[in-house]
Amino acid sequence: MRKYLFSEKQHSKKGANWTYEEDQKLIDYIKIHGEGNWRTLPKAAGLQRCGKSCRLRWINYLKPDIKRGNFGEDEDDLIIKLHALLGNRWSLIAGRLPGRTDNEVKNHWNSNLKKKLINMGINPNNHRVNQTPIRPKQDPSEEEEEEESVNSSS
DNA sequence: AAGGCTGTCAACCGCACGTCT
DNA sequence: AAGACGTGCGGTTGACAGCCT
Repeated sequence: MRKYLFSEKQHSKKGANWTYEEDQKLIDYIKIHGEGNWRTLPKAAGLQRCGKSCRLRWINYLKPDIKRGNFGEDEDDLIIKLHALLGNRWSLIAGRLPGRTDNEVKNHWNSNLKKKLINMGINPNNHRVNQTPIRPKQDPSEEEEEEESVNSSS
């Protein structure tokens, strides 16, 4: 878990990590008034953030029913299956995984599952088994050529 | 020990869509 | 019908931590 930071960036708030105080303000406000009205919420809650940021922070991090921690094997399998069916519809995929958010699923896919599929010889874009076996890359230019051939074949 | 590299994840941005007037 | 506004979604970025050399 990342620590709360106090950088110069926080003067403008944009791009700055949320502080404990900001989180508390948001939680308290939503406890009382409920979700919604994201445009007016920051001002009403005394936050120097845009509504979008508040919504994202709540949905991805502060919501009480969020399940945090590692994805299990069964969750991985489910995500792979759902991605094959739905494509990059992360919110739909996350909807099938209780306690998981679209952002979390998307990050997990990009950092873990994509590689997992590639190692298994499966194209993560179309979930088709590659004809040619995976071999270690020797020359960076080979990678570009491979990419081009994938693009041209789709 | 230190500097570079890579992986992870929170957060932002831009666009699309739905609703309201 | 169409423009304004609010919200949701997916792609991308940036910062940090840990590993490697």
